[in-house]
Amino acid sequence: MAFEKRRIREKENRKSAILKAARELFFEKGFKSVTVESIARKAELSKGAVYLYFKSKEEIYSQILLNDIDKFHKSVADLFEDGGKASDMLCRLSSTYVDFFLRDRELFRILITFMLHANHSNMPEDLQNHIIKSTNKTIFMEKILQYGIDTGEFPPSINVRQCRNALWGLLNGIISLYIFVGSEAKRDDLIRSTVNASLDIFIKGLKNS
Amino acid sequence: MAFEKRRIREKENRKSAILKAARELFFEKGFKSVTVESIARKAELSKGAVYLYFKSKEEIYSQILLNDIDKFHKSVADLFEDGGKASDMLCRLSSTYVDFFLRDRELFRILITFMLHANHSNMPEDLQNHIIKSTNKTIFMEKILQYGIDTGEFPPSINVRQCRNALWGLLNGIISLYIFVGSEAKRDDLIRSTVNASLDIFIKGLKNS
DNA sequence: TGAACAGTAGTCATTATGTGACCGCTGGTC
DNA sequence: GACCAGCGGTCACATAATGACTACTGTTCA
Repeated sequence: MAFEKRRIREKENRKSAILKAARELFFEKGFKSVTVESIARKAELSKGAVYLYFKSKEEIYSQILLNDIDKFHKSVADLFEDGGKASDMLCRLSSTYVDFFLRDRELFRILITFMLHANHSNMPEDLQNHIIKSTNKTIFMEKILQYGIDTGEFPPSINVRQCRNALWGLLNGIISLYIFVGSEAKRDDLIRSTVNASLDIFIKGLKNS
Repeated sequence: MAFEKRRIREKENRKSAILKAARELFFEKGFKSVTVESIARKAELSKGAVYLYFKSKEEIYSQILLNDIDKFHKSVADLFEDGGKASDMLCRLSSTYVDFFLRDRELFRILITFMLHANHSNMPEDLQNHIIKSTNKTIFMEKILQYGIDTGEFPPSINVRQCRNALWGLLNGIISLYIFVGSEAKRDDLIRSTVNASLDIFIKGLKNS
């Protein structure tokens, strides 16, 4: 039937209306202090209707996160496609990473928590799997480093795996130092400039090792 | 409640989806050969749903017509606002009129039928009233003629009422001569050029009477 | 320490909206 | 004038949406 199509379309629209509303609320207030009722209201629906589209508050949340993680991966992949010098790529990757988490603080908290704790019992299955896959994608960093070696920008003596971990550590460490404290605008700039400066130093070091 | 708003909005959207579908079908095939089922399909709904929004096929039809008539009146009113010479206004009014009916042939048929027959028994009440009001609106034509007299373009000796009827007759007569015969593109041009030529002649006559 | 309470995730009976098989009428055919 | 095809309109049923309600959790305070 012709309206089968329309129905599917409308269902998807409802679903994304809920996700959109939830997204704004979650990233403003965090998971816990957002009520399902408030999501429903923002999406101009009743609470009951929300449960027609998602089976729990957590599911809504994880769908948003999955989506965001994918977006991040896509922009990182693009970055690699764009080419250029390896050191520039590292800078751009870092900026992308920082900006990504400045927009989605909650996600950063989740990912860091995920890395720090083995206990993910109350996190939906598919989100766990997705995050695991996602952390594997630090492989991009390795690729860039290898590319730097291949193009003669970095000496071949560097330990790629080690450098990768150092860089992720540096990024995550700086972000987590500042991300949940102080006033928003100033803090964001602080994070960005600290990351940039550290990265410069690190890259200089790399080139001379 | 917040979703009350959304519901109303969606109801209106459904209604206009039905009207849009119906409009295309009616003006392509005419009232009789369009089935409610086909309207429903085009609007991606079931027939039953159509009857949730309209109480009959006729109601759908007349809502479309009412809407179109209003649009026409609005564009005529605008035309008067725009100002200029009375003879130019007459030309523009005529063009608007012709183009309007070339787009909505069915409507022309209805209005002419309405004027020719007193029996409107199977026409919805509000459509009848609207059409009656609408025919009163030939007053625009009178206004333009009077304006022509006031600005000295037409001699004050002309009989405004008579001229108005002559002009409406001229327009309707020419349109009805051609509108339901021959191939579309050629015929439309034929109508337009015939109307323009006749109008030129009529206006020349007016100025010299 | 545990009784009373506040707040919220999730449920479910009720209502609103949408579907399509069906009915009856009409106009055409033979 | 018997038969039939086709369509407007209806209605029993199906799907979607609502919000009062339940059960649970964490907090307060005697």
